[in-house]
Amino acid sequence: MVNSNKYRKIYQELSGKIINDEYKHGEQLPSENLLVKKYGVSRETVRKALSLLQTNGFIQKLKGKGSVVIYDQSLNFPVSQLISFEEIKQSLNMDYHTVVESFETVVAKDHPKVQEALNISEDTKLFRVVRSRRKNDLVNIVDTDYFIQEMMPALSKEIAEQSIYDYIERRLGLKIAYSNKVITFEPMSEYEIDLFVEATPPYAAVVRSIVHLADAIPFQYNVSKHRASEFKFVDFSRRTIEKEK
Amino acid sequence: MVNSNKYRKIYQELSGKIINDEYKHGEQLPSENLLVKKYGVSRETVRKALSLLQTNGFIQKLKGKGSVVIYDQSLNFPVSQLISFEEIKQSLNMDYHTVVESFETVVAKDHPKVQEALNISEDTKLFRVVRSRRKNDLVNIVDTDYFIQEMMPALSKEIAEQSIYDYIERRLGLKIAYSNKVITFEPMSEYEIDLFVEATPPYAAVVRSIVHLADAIPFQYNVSKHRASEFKFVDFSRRTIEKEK
DNA sequence: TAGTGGTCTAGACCACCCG
DNA sequence: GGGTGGTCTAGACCACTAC
Repeated sequence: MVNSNKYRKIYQELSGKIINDEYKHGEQLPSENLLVKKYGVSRETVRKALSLLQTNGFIQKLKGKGSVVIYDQSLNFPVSQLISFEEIKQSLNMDYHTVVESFETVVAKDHPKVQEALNISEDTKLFRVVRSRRKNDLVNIVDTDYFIQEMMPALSKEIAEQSIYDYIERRLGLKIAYSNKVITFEPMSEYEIDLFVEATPPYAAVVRSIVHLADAIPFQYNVSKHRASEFKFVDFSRRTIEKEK
Repeated sequence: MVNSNKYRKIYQELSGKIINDEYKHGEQLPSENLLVKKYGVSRETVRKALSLLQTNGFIQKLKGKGSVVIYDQSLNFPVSQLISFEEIKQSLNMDYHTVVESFETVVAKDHPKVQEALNISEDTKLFRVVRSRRKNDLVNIVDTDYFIQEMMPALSKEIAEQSIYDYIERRLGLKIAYSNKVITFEPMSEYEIDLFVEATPPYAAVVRSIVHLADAIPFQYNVSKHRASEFKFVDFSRRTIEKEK
Protein backbone atom coordinates (compact mmCIF):
# COMPACT_ATOMS: atom_id res chain seq x y z
CA MET A 1 0.00 0.00 0.00
CA VAL A 2 2.71 2.42 1.03
CA ASN A 3 4.52 1.92 -2.20
CA SER A 4 2.46 0.77 -5.10
CA ASN A 5 5.09 1.28 -7.76
CA LYS A 6 5.11 -1.73 -9.97
CA TYR A 7 8.76 -1.47 -10.85
CA ARG A 8 9.78 -1.15 -7.21
CA LYS A 9 7.86 -4.25 -6.29
CA ILE A 10 9.56 -6.18 -9.05
CA TYR A 11 12.90 -4.78 -7.90
CA GLN A 12 12.22 -5.74 -4.29
CA GLU A 13 11.17 -9.23 -5.22
CA LEU A 14 14.08 -9.94 -7.52
CA SER A 15 16.72 -8.37 -5.28
CA GLY A 16 15.29 -10.30 -2.35
CA LYS A 17 15.58 -13.56 -4.23
CA ILE A 18 19.15 -12.75 -5.19
CA ILE A 19 20.09 -11.91 -1.61
CA ASN A 20 18.42 -15.10 -0.38
CA ASP A 21 20.35 -17.06 -2.96
CA GLU A 22 17.28 -18.20 -4.84
CA TYR A 23 18.94 -16.72 -7.88
CA LYS A 24 22.60 -17.58 -7.46
CA HIS A 25 25.74 -15.88 -8.63
CA GLY A 26 26.21 -16.61 -12.31
CA GLU A 27 22.63 -17.70 -12.93
CA GLN A 28 20.29 -15.98 -15.32
CA LEU A 29 17.14 -14.15 -14.40
CA PRO A 30 14.02 -14.84 -16.45
CA SER A 31 14.00 -12.90 -19.71
CA GLU A 32 12.28 -9.55 -19.93
CA ASN A 33 9.44 -11.09 -21.90
CA LEU A 34 8.84 -13.71 -19.25
CA LEU A 35 8.87 -11.08 -16.52
CA VAL A 36 6.39 -9.02 -18.54
CA LYS A 37 4.03 -11.98 -18.55
CA LYS A 38 4.67 -12.96 -14.96
CA TYR A 39 3.98 -9.52 -13.54
CA GLY A 40 1.43 -8.41 -16.11
CA VAL A 41 3.20 -5.13 -16.80
CA SER A 42 4.71 -3.48 -19.82
CA ARG A 43 8.24 -4.16 -20.91
CA GLU A 44 9.52 -0.71 -19.97
CA THR A 45 8.36 -1.28 -16.43
CA VAL A 46 10.24 -4.55 -16.21
CA ARG A 47 13.25 -2.84 -17.71
CA LYS A 48 13.13 -0.09 -15.12
CA ALA A 49 13.36 -2.68 -12.36
CA LEU A 50 16.19 -4.53 -14.09
CA SER A 51 18.01 -1.29 -14.69
CA LEU A 52 17.89 -0.53 -10.96
CA LEU A 53 19.21 -4.00 -10.19
CA GLN A 54 22.07 -3.40 -12.58
CA THR A 55 22.90 0.02 -11.15
CA ASN A 56 23.00 -1.43 -7.66
CA GLY A 57 25.31 -4.26 -8.58
CA PHE A 58 22.89 -7.17 -8.52
CA ILE A 59 22.91 -8.13 -12.18
CA GLN A 60 24.69 -7.53 -15.44
CA LYS A 61 22.56 -7.37 -18.57
CA LEU A 62 24.02 -9.06 -21.61
CA LYS A 63 22.72 -8.04 -24.98
CA GLY A 64 21.27 -10.97 -26.85
CA LYS A 65 21.63 -13.25 -23.85
CA GLY A 66 19.91 -12.20 -20.69
CA SER A 67 20.50 -10.86 -17.19
CA VAL A 68 23.08 -12.69 -15.12
CA VAL A 69 23.43 -12.40 -11.35
CA ILE A 70 26.75 -10.84 -10.31
CA TYR A 71 25.91 -10.09 -6.68
CA ASP A 72 28.41 -11.73 -4.38
CA GLN A 73 27.36 -12.65 -0.87
CA SER A 74 30.92 -13.00 0.29
CA LEU A 75 31.72 -9.36 -0.32
CA ASN A 76 29.60 -8.01 2.54
CA PHE A 77 27.72 -6.06 0.04
CA PRO A 78 26.24 -3.30 -0.12
CA VAL A 79 28.18 -0.93 2.01
CA SER A 80 28.68 1.77 -0.55
CA GLN A 81 24.99 2.50 -0.37
CA LEU A 82 23.70 5.28 1.77
CA ILE A 83 22.73 3.23 4.76
CA SER A 84 22.69 3.73 8.50
CA PHE A 85 24.75 1.85 11.02
CA GLU A 86 21.65 0.18 12.45
CA GLU A 87 20.66 -1.09 9.03
CA ILE A 88 24.11 -2.50 8.34
CA LYS A 89 24.14 -4.07 11.75
CA GLN A 90 20.84 -5.81 11.13
CA SER A 91 21.56 -6.96 7.64
CA LEU A 92 24.92 -8.41 8.60
CA ASN A 93 23.88 -9.68 12.02
CA MET A 94 26.69 -7.79 13.63
CA ASP A 95 27.36 -8.09 17.29
CA TYR A 96 27.67 -4.37 17.95
CA HIS A 97 26.48 -2.17 20.74
CA THR A 98 26.00 1.60 20.62
CA VAL A 99 26.87 4.00 23.45
CA VAL A 100 25.89 7.65 23.28
CA GLU A 101 29.03 9.41 24.50
CA SER A 102 27.50 12.85 24.37
CA PHE A 103 24.36 14.62 23.25
CA GLU A 104 24.49 18.40 23.27
CA THR A 105 23.37 21.57 21.59
CA VAL A 106 25.99 23.64 19.79
CA VAL A 107 25.99 26.69 17.56
CA ALA A 108 27.09 26.54 13.94
CA LYS A 109 29.70 29.26 14.22
CA ASP A 110 31.76 27.09 16.56
CA HIS A 111 31.87 24.40 13.90
CA PRO A 112 32.75 26.22 10.70
CA LYS A 113 33.17 23.12 8.55
CA VAL A 114 29.74 21.95 9.54
CA GLN A 115 28.29 25.36 8.91
CA GLU A 116 29.72 25.42 5.45
CA ALA A 117 28.72 21.87 4.63
CA LEU A 118 25.13 22.36 5.73
CA ASN A 119 24.98 25.83 4.24
CA ILE A 120 23.47 27.43 7.33
CA SER A 121 23.84 30.72 9.16
CA GLU A 122 26.28 31.30 12.02
CA ASP A 123 23.71 31.15 14.77
CA THR A 124 21.89 28.03 13.64
CA LYS A 125 21.51 25.61 16.52
CA LEU A 126 22.69 22.07 16.01
CA PHE A 127 22.47 18.82 17.85
CA ARG A 128 25.90 17.28 18.22
CA VAL A 129 25.75 13.58 18.94
CA VAL A 130 28.78 11.40 19.62
CA ARG A 131 28.25 7.67 19.59
CA SER A 132 30.68 4.82 19.97
CA ARG A 133 30.10 1.44 18.35
CA ARG A 134 31.50 -1.35 20.44
CA LYS A 135 32.17 -5.00 19.88
CA ASN A 136 32.79 -6.88 23.14
CA ASP A 137 33.13 -3.49 24.83
CA LEU A 138 35.97 -2.50 22.55
CA VAL A 139 35.33 0.71 20.64
CA ASN A 140 35.79 0.25 16.91
CA ILE A 141 33.90 3.22 15.54
CA VAL A 142 33.17 6.69 16.87
CA ASP A 143 30.43 8.59 15.03
CA THR A 144 29.96 12.30 15.45
CA ASP A 145 26.79 13.71 13.93
CA TYR A 146 25.46 17.20 13.52
CA PHE A 147 21.77 17.81 12.84
CA ILE A 148 19.92 21.06 12.37
CA GLN A 149 17.82 21.42 15.48
CA GLU A 150 14.98 23.22 13.81
CA MET A 151 14.39 20.28 11.48
CA MET A 152 14.02 17.74 14.28
CA PRO A 153 13.40 19.52 17.58
CA ALA A 154 12.35 16.35 19.36
CA LEU A 155 15.56 14.45 18.72
CA SER A 156 16.78 12.97 21.98
CA LYS A 157 19.50 10.87 23.50
CA GLU A 158 17.07 7.95 23.63
CA ILE A 159 16.44 8.15 19.90
CA ALA A 160 20.18 8.40 19.29
CA GLU A 161 20.62 5.12 21.11
CA GLN A 162 18.30 3.49 18.63
CA SER A 163 18.28 4.57 15.00
CA ILE A 164 18.16 8.22 14.10
CA TYR A 165 17.46 7.37 10.47
CA ASP A 166 14.48 5.34 11.44
CA TYR A 167 13.21 8.32 13.42
CA ILE A 168 13.80 10.75 10.57
CA GLU A 169 12.20 8.61 7.93
CA ARG A 170 9.31 7.04 9.81
CA ARG A 171 8.45 9.60 12.46
CA LEU A 172 9.26 12.77 10.60
CA GLY A 173 8.46 11.43 7.15
CA LEU A 174 11.53 13.01 5.63
CA LYS A 175 13.13 11.42 2.61
CA ILE A 176 16.85 10.83 2.80
CA ALA A 177 18.17 10.95 -0.73
CA TYR A 178 21.92 11.12 -1.24
CA SER A 179 25.27 11.84 0.31
CA ASN A 180 28.80 12.88 -0.48
CA LYS A 181 31.47 10.96 1.36
CA VAL A 182 35.17 11.52 1.70
CA ILE A 183 37.43 8.84 3.13
CA THR A 184 40.82 9.75 4.60
CA PHE A 185 43.35 8.44 7.08
CA GLU A 186 44.19 10.72 9.99
CA PRO A 187 45.96 10.81 13.35
CA MET A 188 43.70 10.36 16.33
CA SER A 189 43.12 13.07 18.88
CA GLU A 190 43.91 12.46 22.54
CA TYR A 191 40.21 11.97 23.20
CA GLU A 192 40.01 9.34 20.51
CA ILE A 193 43.13 7.55 21.64
CA ASP A 194 41.50 7.22 25.03
CA LEU A 195 38.22 6.00 23.62
CA PHE A 196 39.67 3.46 21.22
CA VAL A 197 42.24 2.06 23.68
CA GLU A 198 45.44 0.72 22.25
CA ALA A 199 44.95 1.76 18.69
CA THR A 200 48.13 1.00 16.81
CA PRO A 201 48.96 3.04 14.96
CA PRO A 202 47.07 5.94 16.56
CA TYR A 203 45.42 6.67 13.26
CA ALA A 204 41.81 6.40 12.22
CA ALA A 205 40.03 5.77 8.97
CA VAL A 206 37.72 8.75 8.69
CA VAL A 207 34.55 8.95 6.66
CA ARG A 208 33.01 12.41 6.43
CA SER A 209 29.63 12.73 4.82
CA ILE A 210 27.07 15.34 4.06
CA VAL A 211 23.65 13.80 3.79
CA HIS A 212 20.85 15.42 1.81
CA LEU A 213 17.10 15.06 1.70
CA ALA A 214 15.10 14.50 -1.48
CA ASP A 215 14.55 18.23 -1.79
CA ALA A 216 18.35 18.62 -1.99
CA ILE A 217 18.61 20.25 1.44
CA PRO A 218 21.62 19.09 3.47
CA PHE A 219 20.49 17.97 6.90
CA GLN A 220 23.28 15.92 8.45
CA TYR A 221 27.03 16.20 8.77
CA ASN A 222 28.66 12.99 9.89
CA VAL A 223 32.21 12.15 10.87
CA SER A 224 32.77 8.45 11.33
CA LYS A 225 36.13 7.40 12.75
CA HIS A 226 37.13 3.78 12.52
CA ARG A 227 39.89 1.79 14.11
CA ALA A 228 42.11 1.53 11.05
CA SER A 229 42.86 -2.14 11.40
CA GLU A 230 39.14 -2.96 11.38
CA PHE A 231 38.12 -0.63 8.58
CA LYS A 232 36.76 -2.04 5.36
CA PHE A 233 34.82 -0.08 2.79
CA VAL A 234 33.16 -1.95 -0.03
CA ASP A 235 32.20 -0.19 -3.20
CA PHE A 236 30.53 -1.16 -6.44
CA SER A 237 30.99 1.13 -9.38
CA ARG A 238 30.09 1.21 -13.04
CA ARG A 239 31.81 2.74 -15.98
CA THR A 240 28.96 4.84 -17.25
CA ILE A 241 30.70 7.68 -18.90
CA GLU A 242 32.59 7.06 -22.07
CA LYS A 243 34.48 9.68 -23.87
CA GLU A 244 32.86 10.46 -27.16
CA LYS A 245 34.78 9.88 -30.40
CA MET B 1 28.98 8.18 -35.46
CA VAL B 2 30.49 5.93 -32.79
CA ASN B 3 27.64 6.56 -30.44
CA SER B 4 24.41 7.75 -31.88
CA ASN B 5 22.32 7.27 -28.78
CA LYS B 6 20.17 10.28 -28.32
CA TYR B 7 20.03 10.03 -24.55
CA ARG B 8 23.80 9.70 -24.26
CA LYS B 9 24.32 12.79 -26.33
CA ILE B 10 21.96 14.74 -24.12
CA TYR B 11 23.74 13.34 -21.07
CA GLN B 12 27.13 14.31 -22.45
CA GLU B 13 26.04 17.80 -23.29
CA LEU B 14 24.34 18.49 -19.98
CA SER B 15 27.06 16.93 -17.83
CA GLY B 16 29.65 18.86 -19.81
CA LYS B 17 27.87 22.11 -19.14
CA ILE B 18 27.63 21.31 -15.45
CA ILE B 19 31.32 20.48 -15.24
CA ASN B 20 32.19 23.66 -17.11
CA ASP B 21 30.06 25.62 -14.71
CA GLU B 22 27.60 26.77 -17.36
CA TYR B 23 24.94 25.28 -15.14
CA LYS B 24 26.08 26.14 -11.63
CA HIS B 25 25.55 24.43 -8.33
CA GLY B 26 22.03 25.17 -7.14
CA GLU B 27 20.72 26.27 -10.52
CA GLN B 28 17.93 24.53 -12.35
CA LEU B 29 18.22 22.71 -15.62
CA PRO B 30 15.60 23.42 -18.29
CA SER B 31 12.41 21.48 -17.66
CA GLU B 32 11.83 18.13 -19.32
CA ASN B 33 9.36 19.68 -21.71
CA LEU B 34 11.84 22.29 -22.80
CA LEU B 35 14.52 19.66 -23.32
CA VAL B 36 12.04 17.63 -25.37
CA LYS B 37 11.57 20.61 -27.67
CA LYS B 38 15.23 21.56 -27.74
CA TYR B 39 16.47 18.11 -28.72
CA GLY B 40 13.45 17.02 -30.71
CA VAL B 41 13.11 13.74 -28.85
CA SER B 42 10.45 12.07 -26.77
CA ARG B 43 10.09 12.75 -23.10
CA GLU B 44 11.23 9.29 -22.02
CA THR B 45 14.48 9.85 -23.85
CA VAL B 46 15.07 13.11 -22.04
CA ARG B 47 14.19 11.40 -18.80
CA LYS B 48 16.70 8.65 -19.43
CA ALA B 49 19.46 11.24 -19.75
CA LEU B 50 18.32 13.08 -16.62
CA SER B 51 18.08 9.85 -14.73
CA LEU B 52 21.70 9.08 -15.57
CA LEU B 53 22.72 12.55 -14.42
CA GLN B 54 20.94 11.96 -11.15
CA THR B 55 22.50 8.54 -10.62
CA ASN B 56 25.94 9.99 -11.19
CA GLY B 57 25.48 12.83 -8.75
CA PHE B 58 25.09 15.74 -11.14
CA ILE B 59 21.51 16.70 -10.40
CA GLN B 60 18.67 16.09 -8.01
CA LYS B 61 15.19 15.93 -9.48
CA LEU B 62 12.49 17.62 -7.45
CA LYS B 63 8.93 16.60 -8.07
CA GLY B 64 6.80 19.52 -9.12
CA LYS B 65 9.80 21.81 -9.36
CA GLY B 66 12.58 20.76 -11.66
CA SER B 67 16.12 19.43 -11.78
CA VAL B 68 18.66 21.24 -9.65
CA VAL B 69 22.42 20.96 -10.04
CA ILE B 70 24.09 19.39 -6.99
CA TYR B 71 27.48 18.66 -8.52
CA ASP B 72 30.21 20.32 -6.53
CA GLN B 73 33.44 21.27 -8.23
CA SER B 74 35.27 21.63 -4.97
CA LEU B 75 34.87 17.98 -4.07
CA ASN B 76 37.21 16.67 -6.78
CA PHE B 77 34.37 14.68 -8.09
CA PRO B 78 33.92 11.98 -9.53
CA VAL B 79 36.46 9.61 -8.10
CA SER B 80 34.08 6.88 -7.06
CA GLN B 81 33.46 6.11 -10.70
CA LEU B 82 35.26 3.31 -12.41
CA ILE B 83 37.97 5.35 -14.00
CA SER B 84 41.62 4.85 -14.81
CA PHE B 85 44.50 6.77 -13.33
CA GLU B 86 45.26 8.40 -16.66
CA GLU B 87 41.72 9.66 -16.92
CA ILE B 88 41.74 11.08 -13.41
CA LYS B 89 45.08 12.66 -14.09
CA GLN B 90 43.80 14.37 -17.20
CA SER B 91 40.52 15.53 -15.79
CA LEU B 92 42.16 16.97 -12.70
CA ASN B 93 45.25 18.26 -14.42
CA MET B 94 47.45 16.41 -11.99
CA ASP B 95 51.16 16.71 -12.11
CA TYR B 96 51.88 13.00 -11.93
CA HIS B 97 54.36 10.78 -13.66
CA THR B 98 54.13 7.02 -14.07
CA VAL B 99 57.08 4.63 -13.76
CA VAL B 100 56.74 0.96 -14.66
CA GLU B 101 58.57 -0.77 -11.82
CA SER B 102 58.14 -4.23 -13.27
CA PHE B 103 56.40 -6.02 -16.11
CA GLU B 104 56.44 -9.80 -15.94
CA THR B 105 54.56 -12.97 -16.68
CA VAL B 106 53.34 -15.02 -13.74
CA VAL B 107 51.16 -18.07 -13.25
CA ALA B 108 47.84 -17.90 -11.43
CA LYS B 109 48.63 -20.61 -8.91
CA ASP B 110 51.33 -18.44 -7.39
CA HIS B 111 48.74 -15.73 -6.75
CA PRO B 112 45.79 -17.55 -5.25
CA LYS B 113 43.77 -14.44 -4.43
CA VAL B 114 44.04 -13.31 -8.00
CA GLN B 115 43.16 -16.73 -9.26
CA GLU B 116 40.04 -16.78 -7.17
CA ALA B 117 39.03 -13.24 -8.01
CA LEU B 118 39.40 -13.76 -11.74
CA ASN B 119 37.91 -17.24 -11.57
CA ILE B 120 40.62 -18.85 -13.64
CA SER B 121 42.52 -22.11 -13.63
CA GLU B 122 45.81 -22.69 -11.80
CA ASP B 123 47.97 -22.54 -14.87
CA THR B 124 46.50 -19.45 -16.45
CA LYS B 125 49.23 -17.04 -17.43
CA LEU B 126 48.98 -13.49 -16.21
CA PHE B 127 50.72 -10.22 -16.81
CA ARG B 128 51.76 -8.66 -13.56
CA VAL B 129 52.45 -4.96 -13.87
CA VAL B 130 53.72 -2.75 -11.07
CA ARG B 131 53.58 0.98 -11.61
CA SER B 132 54.44 3.83 -9.32
CA ARG B 133 52.75 7.20 -9.60
CA ARG B 134 55.07 10.01 -8.66
CA LYS B 135 54.65 13.66 -7.93
CA ASN B 136 57.96 15.55 -8.00
CA ASP B 137 59.69 12.15 -7.99
CA LEU B 138 58.03 11.20 -4.73
CA VAL B 139 56.04 7.99 -4.94
CA ASN B 140 52.48 8.45 -3.75
CA ILE B 141 50.76 5.47 -5.31
CA VAL B 142 51.91 1.99 -6.25
CA ASP B 143 49.56 0.06 -8.54
CA THR B 144 49.89 -3.65 -9.05
CA ASP B 145 47.76 -5.10 -11.83
CA TYR B 146 47.09 -8.60 -13.04
CA PHE B 147 45.69 -9.23 -16.50
CA ILE B 148 44.86 -12.50 -18.21
CA GLN B 149 47.49 -12.86 -20.89
CA GLU B 150 45.27 -14.69 -23.31
CA MET B 151 42.89 -11.75 -23.45
CA MET B 152 45.53 -9.24 -24.39
CA PRO B 153 48.66 -11.02 -25.66
CA ALA B 154 50.17 -7.85 -27.06
CA LEU B 155 50.19 -5.92 -23.80
CA SER B 156 53.63 -4.43 -23.29
CA LYS B 157 55.65 -2.30 -20.96
CA GLU B 158 55.29 0.59 -23.39
CA ILE B 159 51.51 0.38 -23.24
CA ALA B 160 51.66 0.17 -19.46
CA GLU B 161 53.54 3.46 -19.43
CA GLN B 162 50.63 5.06 -21.20
CA SER B 163 47.08 3.99 -20.45
CA ILE B 164 46.19 0.33 -20.35
CA TYR B 165 42.49 1.17 -20.32
CA ASP B 166 42.84 3.17 -23.46
CA TYR B 167 44.53 0.19 -25.07
CA ILE B 168 41.87 -2.24 -23.91
CA GLU B 169 38.95 -0.10 -24.96
CA ARG B 170 40.22 1.44 -28.17
CA ARG B 171 42.62 -1.12 -29.54
CA LEU B 172 40.98 -4.29 -28.35
CA GLY B 173 37.44 -2.94 -28.45
CA LEU B 174 36.57 -4.50 -25.12
CA LYS B 175 33.95 -2.90 -22.94
CA ILE B 176 34.87 -2.27 -19.34
CA ALA B 177 31.68 -2.40 -17.33
CA TYR B 178 31.93 -2.55 -13.56
CA SER B 179 34.12 -3.25 -10.58
CA ASN B 180 34.05 -4.26 -6.96
CA LYS B 181 36.38 -2.31 -4.72
CA VAL B 182 37.47 -2.84 -1.16
CA ILE B 183 39.33 -0.14 0.75
CA THR B 184 41.45 -0.95 3.79
CA PHE B 185 44.43 0.43 5.69
CA GLU B 186 47.40 -1.86 6.03
CA PRO B 187 51.01 -1.83 7.16
CA MET B 188 53.50 -1.42 4.34
CA SER B 189 55.89 -4.16 3.33
CA GLU B 190 59.63 -3.52 3.33
CA TYR B 191 59.54 -3.16 -0.44
CA GLU B 192 56.84 -0.55 -0.15
CA ILE B 193 58.57 1.35 2.63
CA ASP B 194 61.58 1.61 0.33
CA LEU B 195 59.53 2.75 -2.62
CA PHE B 196 57.48 5.30 -0.79
CA VAL B 197 60.38 6.73 1.22
CA GLU B 198 59.63 8.17 4.63
CA ALA B 199 56.04 7.16 4.91
CA THR B 200 54.81 8.05 8.35
CA PRO B 201 53.11 6.08 9.58
CA PRO B 202 54.30 3.12 7.47
CA TYR B 203 50.73 2.39 6.49
CA ALA B 204 49.08 2.41 3.11
CA ALA B 205 45.53 2.97 2.01
CA VAL B 206 44.83 -0.06 -0.13
CA VAL B 207 42.18 -0.28 -2.81
CA ARG B 208 41.68 -3.74 -4.23
CA SER B 209 39.41 -4.10 -7.20
CA ILE B 210 38.15 -6.72 -9.56
CA VAL B 211 37.19 -5.20 -12.87
CA HIS B 212 34.71 -6.86 -15.20
CA LEU B 213 33.85 -6.51 -18.85
CA ALA B 214 30.34 -5.96 -20.18
CA ASP B 215 29.94 -9.70 -20.65
CA ALA B 216 30.50 -10.08 -16.89
CA ILE B 217 33.91 -11.70 -17.31
CA PRO B 218 36.48 -10.51 -14.75
CA PHE B 219 39.61 -9.42 -16.55
CA GLN B 220 41.68 -7.33 -14.14
CA TYR B 221 42.75 -7.58 -10.54
CA ASN B 222 44.17 -4.35 -9.20
CA VAL B 223 45.84 -3.49 -5.93
CA SER B 224 46.40 0.21 -5.52
CA LYS B 225 48.46 1.30 -2.52
CA HIS B 226 48.46 4.94 -1.54
CA ARG B 227 50.58 6.93 0.84
CA ALA B 228 48.05 7.14 3.66
CA SER B 229 48.58 10.82 4.36
CA GLU B 230 47.78 11.67 0.73
CA PHE B 231 44.84 9.35 0.31
CA LYS B 232 41.40 10.75 -0.34
CA PHE B 233 38.50 8.76 -1.72
CA VAL B 234 35.40 10.62 -2.77
CA ASP B 235 32.11 8.82 -3.05
CA PHE B 236 28.61 9.76 -4.04
CA SER B 237 25.82 7.46 -3.00
CA ARG B 238 22.07 7.36 -3.16
CA ARG B 239 19.54 5.83 -0.87
CA THR B 240 17.73 3.75 -3.45
CA ILE B 241 16.45 0.88 -1.43
CA GLU B 242 13.71 1.51 1.04
CA LYS B 243 12.31 -1.08 3.28
CA GLU B 244 8.76 -1.84 2.27
CA LYS B 245 5.93 -1.19 4.72
C1' DT C 1 15.70 -17.80 -37.53
C1' DA C 2 14.11 -17.08 -32.97
C1' DG C 3 15.02 -14.98 -28.73
C1' DT C 4 17.28 -11.54 -26.10
C1' DG C 5 18.27 -6.92 -24.55
C1' DG C 6 18.78 -1.54 -26.31
C1' DT C 7 16.60 2.53 -28.02
C1' DC C 8 12.82 5.45 -29.00
C1' DT C 9 8.16 7.11 -29.53
C1' DA C 10 3.40 9.27 -28.43
C1' DG C 11 0.36 9.40 -25.32
C1' DA C 12 -1.93 8.81 -20.85
C1' DC C 13 -2.79 9.72 -15.94
C1' DC C 14 -0.97 10.97 -11.53
C1' DA C 15 1.18 13.71 -7.51
C1' DC C 16 3.48 17.67 -6.22
C1' DC C 17 4.65 22.75 -6.18
C1' DC C 18 3.59 27.42 -6.74
C1' DG C 19 1.39 31.72 -7.71
C1' DG D 1 -4.73 26.10 -12.63
C1' DG D 2 -0.62 25.50 -15.07
C1' DG D 3 3.84 23.62 -14.88
C1' DT D 4 6.89 20.04 -13.21
C1' DG D 5 8.47 15.48 -12.51
C1' DG D 6 6.84 10.11 -11.70
C1' DT D 7 4.75 6.04 -13.53
C1' DC D 8 3.04 3.15 -17.06
C1' DT D 9 1.59 1.49 -21.54
C1' DA D 10 1.72 -0.64 -26.46
C1' DG D 11 4.20 -0.81 -30.05
C1' DA D 12 8.10 -0.20 -33.14
C1' DC D 13 12.75 -1.12 -34.93
C1' DC D 14 17.45 -2.39 -34.03
C1' DA D 15 21.77 -5.19 -32.64
C1' DC D 16 23.50 -9.09 -30.67
C1' DT D 17 23.60 -14.22 -29.41
C1' DA D 18 22.62 -18.70 -30.18
C1' DC D 19 21.39 -22.68 -32.70
